[in-house]
Amino acid sequence: MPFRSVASRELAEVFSVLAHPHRLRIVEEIGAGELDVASISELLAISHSGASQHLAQLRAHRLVTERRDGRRVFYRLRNPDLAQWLLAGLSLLEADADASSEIKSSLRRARAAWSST
Amino acid sequence: MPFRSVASRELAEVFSVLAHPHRLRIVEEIGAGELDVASISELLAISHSGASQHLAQLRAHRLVTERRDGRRVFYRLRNPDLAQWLLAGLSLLEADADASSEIKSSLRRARAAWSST
DNA sequence: GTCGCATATGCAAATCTTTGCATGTGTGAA
DNA sequence: TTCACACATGCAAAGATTTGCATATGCGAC
Repeated sequence: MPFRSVASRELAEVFSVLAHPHRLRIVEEIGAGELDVASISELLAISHSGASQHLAQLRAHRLVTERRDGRRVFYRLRNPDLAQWLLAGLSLLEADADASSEIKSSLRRARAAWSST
Repeated sequence: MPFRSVASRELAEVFSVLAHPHRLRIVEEIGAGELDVASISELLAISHSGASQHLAQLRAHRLVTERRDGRRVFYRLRNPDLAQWLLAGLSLLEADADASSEIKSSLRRARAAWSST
């Protein structure tokens, strides 16, 4: 298999994992520090089962690592640079968005909030 | 809708578009300069129709722009920084891959090839 | 008419969400 | 300590939605 195909296939796989609002949000939130499953499901307003399944996907692709403490499991980024890279992606989006858009202001505020690492 | 949800939803949508090996490859290839549909389908070894459908998605999400010349249509990145950002993503992947992996060497070679803009 | 490209249709496959249950851990009472 | 129960999480299955791909058709440029 040509190396270009391998590279795009590998990168696309990671994009697939991140191509979900909840998983993306999880990555951003734990970028600032580890969180347990209950905190995550509460933050995103989703069921713990849902949070657990999204975390399972992030785990399967080695994007996060877990630390058990009693009956709670804390998750954090395996590579903290991932959060930085996502913020750069937000900047790109922000640059392309319509100037007067509601979305653009949300992007700006989210980037500011998640930058405070 | 909270700004954090809006931001993650918007970013996830872009990730969805990029979460396909062919579309990702298209973005990398036209990052170095505009290409027409025939060249793209030949480069990726896919049908014209397939290339056109993937390009339609990239167009719908404003990642690329088109320029018509006679009966050919040339595509290029709306924001050249996108290619740079993807290369940074490749670097992240490369850092996390197993040192002796065949994949890691493909990532390195692809990054080198696509960096020569 | 031919060529280059776009788009509609239909089908197979992957994905998301919800639900229910299993496992393992802490806690308090007897 | 042992027992019973609540809690945190993981896992699997079912149904609904989405996505990718191939085929066919349309449409403007030559």
